[in-house]
Amino acid sequence: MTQEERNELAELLFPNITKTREDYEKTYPERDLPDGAMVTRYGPSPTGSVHLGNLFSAFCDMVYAKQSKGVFFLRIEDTDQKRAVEGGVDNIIGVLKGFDITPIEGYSFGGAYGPYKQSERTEIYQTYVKDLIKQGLAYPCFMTEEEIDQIREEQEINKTKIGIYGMYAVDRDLSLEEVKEKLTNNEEYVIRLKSPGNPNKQIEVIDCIKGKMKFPENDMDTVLLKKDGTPTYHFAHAIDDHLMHTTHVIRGDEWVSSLPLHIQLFEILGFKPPKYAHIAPITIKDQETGTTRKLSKRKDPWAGAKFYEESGIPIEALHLYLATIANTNFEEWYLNNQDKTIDDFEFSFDKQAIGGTSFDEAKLNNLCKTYFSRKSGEEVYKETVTYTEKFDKEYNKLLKEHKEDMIKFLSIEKDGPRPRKDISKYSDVKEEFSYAIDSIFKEENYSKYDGDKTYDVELMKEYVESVNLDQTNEEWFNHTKEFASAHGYAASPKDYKKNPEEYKGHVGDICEALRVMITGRTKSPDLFSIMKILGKDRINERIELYRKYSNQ
RNA sequence: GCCAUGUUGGUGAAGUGGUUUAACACGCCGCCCUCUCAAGGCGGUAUACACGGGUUCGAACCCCGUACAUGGUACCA
Repeated sequence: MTQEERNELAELLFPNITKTREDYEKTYPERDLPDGAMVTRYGPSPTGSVHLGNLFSAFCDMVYAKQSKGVFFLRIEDTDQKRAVEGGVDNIIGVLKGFDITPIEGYSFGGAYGPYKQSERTEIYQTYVKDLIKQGLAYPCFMTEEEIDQIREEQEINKTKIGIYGMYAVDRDLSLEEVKEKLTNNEEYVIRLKSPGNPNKQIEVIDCIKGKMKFPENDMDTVLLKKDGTPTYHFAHAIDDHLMHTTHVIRGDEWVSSLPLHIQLFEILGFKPPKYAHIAPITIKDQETGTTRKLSKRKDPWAGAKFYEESGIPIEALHLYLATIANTNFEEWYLNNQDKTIDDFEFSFDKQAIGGTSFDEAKLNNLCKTYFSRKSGEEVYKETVTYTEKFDKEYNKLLKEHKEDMIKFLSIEKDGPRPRKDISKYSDVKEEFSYAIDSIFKEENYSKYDGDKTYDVELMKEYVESVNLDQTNEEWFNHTKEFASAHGYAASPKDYKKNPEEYKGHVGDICEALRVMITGRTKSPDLFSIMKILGKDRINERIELYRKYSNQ
């Protein structure tokens, strides 16, 4: 085709496109940002639910933009209508906000580089395609699905690369007359790239995370515009990230294999390519098969973003976890800098894992416990109230009614240098502190304690009578020892171990009996602290409850 | 099939040619502390560099091959 013919073809295909590339280049000028500022973006498709991997990717986007004083924006990639779910976009935005991973620009956040929804940018994409057609770098392709399938079969038999390229790209050199004829026959078409690549040549790409990578040049005539005139991901990526001036494309590494295409696209469009950072997927070892696979929402509860919200895992703890898998040196840094926060850490791409990052539930759990242990009882109370407001209304009511007590219970052994690590999520509070609220402490609590011992109610009644709750912890324990000796128990476990036949037991057994009757469990935070909060009347009520339970 | 990337103890991982007899964290075990548990302190644990060649005075690190895993190979993203 001659230049005139190409111009005619472009007009024929896109008569309604009147703007030019230059118009858009002017509309979206270079951003005015400090040196080294990164512009990152999170580009979800509106499928509704959000995966941990999505969260991780968005977290990285945010962190790198933030620390370089750049921009983190949100772009909705909804070029495939089939994937769209009603309310999906709102859900994504809600989840991002809920997890405190918030873009500062983009769809629903405003900004000068919009629209930030790809379905609203069709005209832009078509303008650039029209230009490509004029340059002879793109062409309409009329192949049907059946024809393409046939080619694939042929390629499979010949064991060659599968796809539309070179000799298989039959519509590549259609004459203007042929195109016109097909058009008048109302044949459907897509716009394909007329790839100038030579697969025998290698290109070298430097990925910020993966380092140097070599690929053959792209020679696939990839679809740029689908039958309905909307762009494919690849084309939209090139146009959008150029016009929005993205400096760093941080995305999942399922994209590395299309890198040659993307680089080529930027080249023929005359754009400066962004830097790429391909992050490893979050994987897990499958219990059944023993193989490593991506986290799956069906099999792994941790995969969905909802899980964290519903089970009450603190956002900050999740951020900590995402930070530890984002940069391999974060964990150690955080351990050595207990007074610092994530914002003080300098993230860098070369500390980012190259291979798949395995999801480590135990580590998350530990992080959560550490998080809670550093919070005061009052803070834990407040956050738990907020959590239960949404997920456990009944308990929420009780928490509010017993505010003072709850805060006291949650504060036990919190002030020292070694705070307790009882809970790892908000939903643990109810069970872990079941003894705190009388109305939900029932006989059943005792059956949860599955020891086979029965404790002496009368002895405990006598003991409680003798206790002075105004004493200090030390005074109390001394008293308990005396009480133990007076009733045939050893004052210390060591004495008991030496001569077990001389005693009924030791002071620990007294405490155990008391602990079980009061809390319904054999383990608890400091017993005397609990007793002080409860007071003698309530302690006696518990003992009576235990009497009923144990038929004494 | 083709293309790409990855493979370090039970788990997550540090490590980019020579103080590596391979960190650290989680887990597990033991001891100490101790009324229980948690926490904390101390110690231990695992015969960990996928395999085979090569380059080098020297390789977990560089090159080649094999195996396995993952991803892509869509008018999905």
